Amino acid sequence: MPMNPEIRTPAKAASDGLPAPCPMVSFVKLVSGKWAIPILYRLIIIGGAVRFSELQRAVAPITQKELTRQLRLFEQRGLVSRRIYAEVPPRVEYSITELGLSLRPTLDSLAGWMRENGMKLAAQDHHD
Amino acid sequence: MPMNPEIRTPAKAASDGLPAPCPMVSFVKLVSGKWAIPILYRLIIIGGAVRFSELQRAVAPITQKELTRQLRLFEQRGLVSRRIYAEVPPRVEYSITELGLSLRPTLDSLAGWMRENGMKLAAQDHHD
DNA sequence: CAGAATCCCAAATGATACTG
DNA sequence: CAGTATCATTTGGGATTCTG
Repeated sequence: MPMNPEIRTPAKAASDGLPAPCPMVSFVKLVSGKWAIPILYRLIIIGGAVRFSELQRAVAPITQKELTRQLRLFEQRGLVSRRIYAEVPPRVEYSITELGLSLRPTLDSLAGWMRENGMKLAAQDHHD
Repeated sequence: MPMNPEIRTPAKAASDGLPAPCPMVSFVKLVSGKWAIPILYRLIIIGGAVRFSELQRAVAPITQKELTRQLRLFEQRGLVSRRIYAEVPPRVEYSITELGLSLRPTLDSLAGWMRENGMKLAAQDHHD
């Protein structure tokens, strides 16, 4: 039998030194944030390289700051790669990495649950 | 081939009236929040009814306010049920619903990706 | 063009005290 | 026990301006 996916709360994990957070929590942290999924998924769909401004239009109306910040985070985590061309005007292209691409089935599975069960969820959101 | 899971940015979705957000975004919103997964998953593991204070100890160090708020949200969405006993001292028990339970495979899948690929992720978090 | 730097506001969360 | 109420702090994110 599959071992129990031990849950680890952000709690200090008192006795041992390491935080060793719950994988699910880590995952959610990875893809939370208002624009994380839209950016990531757009890059996954595109597959190849996209320029910064193209991407910004694609996931509009994101601000430049947020797009930059989120791309940097993904880059740090190895989900997205960044290619700078020494040209003028400057040109920077982003693309999904293999690691990033490996997220697709999982993301599709999330979406799958939502499509199957989303309508059963009451009080979705009352954003205004 | 499977049809493309159309992405819907929070953008106005100009032409049609409805927001019809991307399912993945909806999903993430559902389980984001610092304590959402710890609470939900603990309830899933327990399976049966738990008292408020037990649950609080289980997902410590959550504050009372946060636990209450998150439980209310889950209850509104039909993922968790709340049972009040007219006793003194008061007793309230929470348990996962069938709908909530149906999340388990998906959550396990998230955790699965994380376990398989988590170590490949650089710069996890530098929370301090 | 692709950003960095600032300023600002709203939402999320924590701490603490109080109550039926 | 199981909350509610209030206050304070932190974080997320948008708007705007500046620059190589």
